[in-house]
Amino acid sequence: MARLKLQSEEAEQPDRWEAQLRKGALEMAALASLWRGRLYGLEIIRFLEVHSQLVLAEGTIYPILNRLKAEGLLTSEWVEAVAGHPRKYYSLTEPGRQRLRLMAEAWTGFSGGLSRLLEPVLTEKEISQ
Amino acid sequence: MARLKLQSEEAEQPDRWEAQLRKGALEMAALASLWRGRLYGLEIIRFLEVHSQLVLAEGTIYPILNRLKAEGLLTSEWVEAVAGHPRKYYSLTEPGRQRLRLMAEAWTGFSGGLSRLLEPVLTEKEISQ
DNA sequence: CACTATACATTGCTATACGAGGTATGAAGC
DNA sequence: GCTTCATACCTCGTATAGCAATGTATAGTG
Repeated sequence: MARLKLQSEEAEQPDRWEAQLRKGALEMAALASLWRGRLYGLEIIRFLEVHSQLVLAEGTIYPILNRLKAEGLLTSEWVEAVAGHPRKYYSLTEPGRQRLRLMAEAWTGFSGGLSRLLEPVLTEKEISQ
Repeated sequence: MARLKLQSEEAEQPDRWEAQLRKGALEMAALASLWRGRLYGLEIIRFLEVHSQLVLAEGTIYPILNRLKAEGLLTSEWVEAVAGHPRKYYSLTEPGRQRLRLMAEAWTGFSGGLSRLLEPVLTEKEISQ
């Protein structure tokens, strides 16, 4: 089974809004994780955990991968593992690469806008403008 | 009335994923818009449109403001306008300021992680590590 | 033959953005 | 004094999406 974490001890609202920040960015992150080459499901989760700040559950990544695959942005292939359960490796298609480039640009703009907005908060000064 | 925009002419999927990027960040943006002083509903929309890249509908901002108010992060007061409809001005409370600082820090971390992830895409090189 | 680890998959719940439509106030035109 | 228009606030319904929980399959270990 795995996955238990804090079920309902107390932590419940504390990081509610923080979770919202990640919403929507995960598709892009999933695509980005495949930029340098193919990875399988759980490997993508670990990759994102190491290379960014994203910790996603299995119930999150698989629907995303299926969605992206349905859109033709990536392909998958079963590969026999040396040991254990066979793995389903995902790779970016050319449309996938192209889309990711667009997303990355949009992200830059979006991120820049928000950062500008938050600058005075982080520096405790007046709005930049 | 107002508000008509493209109802269903054709544009419908084109920027579907782009919209997702904004999800969850809007609460933070709303709080941030009030950092330097009080603003009323529609004014917040205009403020965000100018100072960031966010264009939100009225049906989006009012529920957010009510939510934040219910959490005690901001207060509101009706103010008679010199002309026209009275305005409901929103102001950050101290807890609101504190929360916004936390959010801004979380945003910095989150944003940094994603940017690192997207760097190779934007520069068309290998993953930075 | 349990037991455990790894990996993929699905269902159900909840939160959220937002389009569409509505109400209230007051100013300007006729 | 109506009608019209502009400004401002509010709310319902829907679609989407993350994710906890749960299940199944494969194969190595004692």
